[in-house]
Amino acid sequence: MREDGGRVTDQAEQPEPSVPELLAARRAKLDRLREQGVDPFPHAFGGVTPIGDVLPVWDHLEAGEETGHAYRVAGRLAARRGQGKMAFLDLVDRSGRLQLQARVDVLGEEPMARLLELDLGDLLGVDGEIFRSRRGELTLRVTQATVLAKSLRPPPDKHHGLTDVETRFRRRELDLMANEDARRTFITRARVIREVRGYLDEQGFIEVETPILQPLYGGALARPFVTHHNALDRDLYLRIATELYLKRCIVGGLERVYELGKDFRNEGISFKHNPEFTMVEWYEAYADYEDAMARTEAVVARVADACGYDGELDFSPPWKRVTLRDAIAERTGIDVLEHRDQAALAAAIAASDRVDLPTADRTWPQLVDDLLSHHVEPNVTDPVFLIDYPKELSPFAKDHRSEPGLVERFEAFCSGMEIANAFTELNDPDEQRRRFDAQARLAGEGDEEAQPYDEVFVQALEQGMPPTGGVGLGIDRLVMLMTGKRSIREIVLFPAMRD
RNA sequence: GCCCCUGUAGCUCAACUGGCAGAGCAGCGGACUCUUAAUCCGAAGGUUCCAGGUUCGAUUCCUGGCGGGGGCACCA
Repeated sequence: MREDGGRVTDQAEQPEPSVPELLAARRAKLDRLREQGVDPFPHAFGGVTPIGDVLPVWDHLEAGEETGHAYRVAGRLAARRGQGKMAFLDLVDRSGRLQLQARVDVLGEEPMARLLELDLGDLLGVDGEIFRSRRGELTLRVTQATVLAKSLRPPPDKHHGLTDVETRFRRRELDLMANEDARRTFITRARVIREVRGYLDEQGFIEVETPILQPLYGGALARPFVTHHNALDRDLYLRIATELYLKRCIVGGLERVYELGKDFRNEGISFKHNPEFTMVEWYEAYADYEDAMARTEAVVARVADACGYDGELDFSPPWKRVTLRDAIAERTGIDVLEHRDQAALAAAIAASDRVDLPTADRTWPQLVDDLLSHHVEPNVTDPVFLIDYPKELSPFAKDHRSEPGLVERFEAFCSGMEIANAFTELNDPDEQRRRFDAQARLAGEGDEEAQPYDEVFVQALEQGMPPTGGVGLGIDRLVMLMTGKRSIREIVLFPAMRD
């Protein structure tokens, strides 16, 4: 379905049918239903049993065996076999697929004809009795069929489904309709979110909602989306993180808070990046990053268990803990803390035959991050905590209690991806001011990801924030791990696409 | 932003070295009371993403554009 310039048509444009004969046939049937006095779009259909609830009850039924047991089911017509005095049809709902049997001697001539005239893709409600066919298929013998909604466009191929990735992502409804795996993926996604909430709720965390439209963005190193408030005549930013507001909740005494929702980052799209993505952040008073690690392990293990994860990865606690310094040294032979300035580290990288990275125009912390992302991150399989990061990359993390120049921070990696980022939170307001000053200098030097100075946040810290451990856990990436999907587009219902 | 791959019927895919664009499913007409990718008979269905170029002739080769995928860069 393409128009001028190869652009894909969308709903907003004139719906000029590219397959007039296919659409006309469906519209003709719609008209016929109305002529017969049948409402093709009734308002409701009560008392439906999910197909998934029907199937297991009759596992024991022998081929050819009747039950006399009546059910009412509803779903989309997915297949049809036979056109004569008896036909089999497949009905699909969210929970499964059930074969229907339509017999003229049960239904009568006219209802039979109406049922057989339905198109694949039509929504259908059915009453009937369950039995097992001679060939062994659990089947509902239709006694009454009700059109619930006429489908005016052809569904994807009944056997091959829909594989074209562009259509799958742009027209997710077709993907969900055609591919059971897609339906399962998003059911798993909901399960992941439910378990994360369940864990935090049970542990006494309070779910809060903080602004998505923010006068200042902060809490992460990223470029924001900018929007405009007309009445206030000022620009606002879509949040890149919930961090600073959540810490203000901790200052206020809520003690354990979390927020699960969308963040927005104005950066590239890749198999693991979507411009809007879902993150849960939680903050816990009187805790540090060790406590945060324990919670991260616990919640991910719980999610894996609830999802019935049976892949290669081992999520069971405790996860390995490796300092960032050791992880880089193990992979590259370079001790970043032995080369504590840009020139020394650049020289060490140049001298190494295991590392091939450009060092010009890269700061020391950027080089550390390059070593991490090129030589450590891609090689991680089972989940691991990399701990104790250089201060320069972590403007909200508290200085390490024993290692000068480092902060108490961890990132959790799994399957080549970062899934969580956490600190013992910086709660010294004067030190926070110095970190903002440093960020302001970086911004002055053109760093577009530097943090803007947030005076309101610093004043909140001046009120006194208890020692606090905070975690940000990427929900999309967690869902990728649980479903084994390699692209974030598979686990975001409507991923960002060009248009 | 750069590099590589890619775009054919509603869907899934063919089309040799440049030589009349095909099949299955779906849809349409017909047969069929145990099929399950139902089967059988018949007819139909195309701006080969778009615009140029080369050529007697372009789905095929070239250039540009648009869309998609992968990679790099950036990031979580």
